[in-house]
Amino acid sequence: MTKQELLSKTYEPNKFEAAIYELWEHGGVFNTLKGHLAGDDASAGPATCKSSNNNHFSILMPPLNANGNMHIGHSLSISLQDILCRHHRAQGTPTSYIPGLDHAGLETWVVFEKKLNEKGQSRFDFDRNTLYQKTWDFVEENKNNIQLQLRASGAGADWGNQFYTLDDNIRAQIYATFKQMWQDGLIYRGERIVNYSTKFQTGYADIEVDYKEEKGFLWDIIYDIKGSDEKIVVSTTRPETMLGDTAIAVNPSDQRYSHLVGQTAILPLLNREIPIVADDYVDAVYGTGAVKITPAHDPNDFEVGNRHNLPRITVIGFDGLMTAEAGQYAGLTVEKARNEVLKSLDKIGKLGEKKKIVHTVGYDYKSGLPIQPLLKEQWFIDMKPLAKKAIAAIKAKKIRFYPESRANVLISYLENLRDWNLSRQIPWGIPIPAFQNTSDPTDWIFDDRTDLTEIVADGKTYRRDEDVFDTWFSSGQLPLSVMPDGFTPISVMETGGDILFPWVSRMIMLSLYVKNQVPFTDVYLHGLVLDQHGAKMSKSKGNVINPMEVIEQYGSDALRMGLVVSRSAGQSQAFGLDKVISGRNLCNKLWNIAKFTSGILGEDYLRYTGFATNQNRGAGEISLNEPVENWIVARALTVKLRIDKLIADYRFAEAAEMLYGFIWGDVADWFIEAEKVYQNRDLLAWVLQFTLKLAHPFLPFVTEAIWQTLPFTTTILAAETWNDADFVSAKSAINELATGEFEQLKTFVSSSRELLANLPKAKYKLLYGNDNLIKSNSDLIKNLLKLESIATSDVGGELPIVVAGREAWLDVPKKVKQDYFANLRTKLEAAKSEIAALERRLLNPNYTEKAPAELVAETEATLKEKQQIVAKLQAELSQ
RNA sequence: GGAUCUUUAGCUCAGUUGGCUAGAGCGUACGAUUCACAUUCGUAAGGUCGAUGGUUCGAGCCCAUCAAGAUCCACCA
Repeated sequence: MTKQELLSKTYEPNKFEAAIYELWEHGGVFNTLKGHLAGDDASAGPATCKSSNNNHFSILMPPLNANGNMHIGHSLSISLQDILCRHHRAQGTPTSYIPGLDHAGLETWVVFEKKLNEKGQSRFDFDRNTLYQKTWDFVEENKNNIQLQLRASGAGADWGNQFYTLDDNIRAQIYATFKQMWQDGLIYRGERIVNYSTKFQTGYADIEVDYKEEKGFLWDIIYDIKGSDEKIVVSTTRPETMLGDTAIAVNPSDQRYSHLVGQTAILPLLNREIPIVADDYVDAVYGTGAVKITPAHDPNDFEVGNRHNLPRITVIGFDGLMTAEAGQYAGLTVEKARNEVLKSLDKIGKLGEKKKIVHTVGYDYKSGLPIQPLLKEQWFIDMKPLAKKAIAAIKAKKIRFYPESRANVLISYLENLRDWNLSRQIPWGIPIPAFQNTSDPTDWIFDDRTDLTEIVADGKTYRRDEDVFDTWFSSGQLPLSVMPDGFTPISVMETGGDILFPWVSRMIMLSLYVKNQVPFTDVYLHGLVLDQHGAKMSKSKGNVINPMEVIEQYGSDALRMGLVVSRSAGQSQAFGLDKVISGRNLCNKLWNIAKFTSGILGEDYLRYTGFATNQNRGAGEISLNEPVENWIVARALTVKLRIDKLIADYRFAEAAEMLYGFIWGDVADWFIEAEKVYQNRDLLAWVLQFTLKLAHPFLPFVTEAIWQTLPFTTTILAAETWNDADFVSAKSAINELATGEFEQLKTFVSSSRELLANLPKAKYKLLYGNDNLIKSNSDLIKNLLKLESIATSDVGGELPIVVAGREAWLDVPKKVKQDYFANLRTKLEAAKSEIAALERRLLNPNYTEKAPAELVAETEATLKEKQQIVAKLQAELSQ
């Protein structure tokens, strides 16, 4: 089969996309080492565009869940990253796009545990090591799936350097960091109130708690004062926790209660004696001004308890049930205990008012159940020093943010950051390298031999902490462990705006801490991909779009185009299939441009050698003979420079739209149409290869597929770099005058079409006077207007076409002429009022004095032009 | 309680330091059509740029206030 025959009649992406990806991968196009080797094409290539830091460009792919599937948000993310990488690669910049998969701690664990449960097994049937192995195997089985999806998305990633967040080098880095922090005194173990998921039996980070505002009740509970008839009333939203009360607190300056401070209150139901203390934490004007203190179940009460040396009584267990401390309520769920406590209180007359209120309640973001604040020993990082460095770096603009406003949002987050709970009580993750002395619970040592559960040091036996690290602690260090030499800091961190806090902030802090270097210089955040009505996609709503299905139906390029257009940094935006279809149509257009061009070139066409200058034309050189030919080359060069600039500014949507307009509006509608007349083979070949190169980052598959079929190409498009010499010779070959002439021709043709648009059949003649432009382009005009004939005429014809400087008429029926004149009069009026406005502006001394001189000159020129048009219109009308 | 973002054509959105008549795609209307493409071609209609003030020679863009919507952060019982 010849190359040309490969260019099938219709554009059917799913017939070639997989093969194209294989071609790239086999060709080593995405291999990061390319460009480092002496004499390699990439390093020898010219760079038309500015290069990134150290003349290297790098992107770290935010790791996808190894056990998951891509969703449409991933597709957007991958598209943007891949556009950047392919663009920079084509500039000749050594480029590294490092792909990776995430073990995704809790996310994966939840899926695996569900599977276990389905088999009638539970996590309690196995020890943590066994569970870890089982989960590992489960993930290994599914890893391949997501990698296939990434390839289907066109991600031009360096698979030879791919990472998995459980890799040895990644673990080693994490342990090294943990050790350094341990030695610096930033790591501490403490009993604190943690956000606990009773469903998954693990603590969460603050950021993993999903707060929801909801309606609830505020109950008053009446406490007796010991040795007095007085009562004290407290309000609470969680009556069941009163079983764990160890004090009542009031504001020290609250006159109402000052005489009670130091006295003892009797806890109803349990008849426990608890002190009344004074603490600034209490807001005297809220509720009754007296607060029950439950140090084991509320972070604020915990603090109050510390200040007043109060005991901590745990009444809710890690299983979410009431503990033995809860007396008769032991074993009940929190909800049942609440009802029972309320009933009991009511029975003994200790329940006061019940008020409706709106308050925020923390929920488990995975299970949707309420988060229990529970007392637990965990590992914490003191975040203050880390945050401080990060804030300084951001303020010093060492990292640029797109959109810019996110920098300030991040700073205020960092300023209020609390200590980070690192411990997770799940089997799936990286074990914490800390061991506890079996005979002294306060004696903890660091040791990275986490494959052992027990070690002996200094003659003492230590047992490993069973917990694993929070996933963000490990993914927050990826820039430190996975980037190839020479590619740090990472050029662009492209990721979703929703993980600015959990991930981006941590990478910045940890990289600054460990290496005293920012992990990346630019952060580009994309928004959510919403459904076509602007609603969040979610499984429960059933409005989720599976990107693989879209790719199957419309092609990977179409999906990429559909996602990228109409989207600016950080903005969540609706996604509709109409945009994908429009992308598919563009691919189809490109396909047909290629088919037309190939048809004219023939199978034996060999590559041109460059542009001819003036008359000195050598064999295979491109000559620009016609106005349209000069115009399209000039246009191509301009568009390329503009797209380069737009990509450098991360204005992807505008770049994509510019490309769309170039392919469809300039190349197809004007150039190709014109070449049906001229058939300049060399130029057709040049324009096609240029367009394919330009479009490649946005439409990698279709451009490569076409490239592979061209008779004059033997290379891989994805590995092609822009050639400066070609650019220069193209530029020097352009005749500016001819370019301008084609602009005039375009206007002339458009105006004529407007006249002809609504005529039943275009069987008319175009007559023209002494006009060289029309004369020398008569064939083209006749073709573009689909006219029957075109001829010179000394006398004015029926219907004048009014375009500045042109003399031409259409031979049409009287009726058409009359309508046209009516139209002309409206235009005349419009032009006149524009002139009036321009004159007014020029008469305004404030304008002429204060506005820039060029602008004033431009206004004057416009005025003259308009005046000419009016004169002409008036002349035509008077005929 | 604090903060951020959004509001431009019927729909989804662009509009880069303020500068001529505010753009695109889709949709709509009218017309065309034997080969590159119906996944097509041509033409047109459609906008007081959320509201009100202000700064300026000039505001979709800058400032203030307001309205509507979205999101994030925060331990108020």
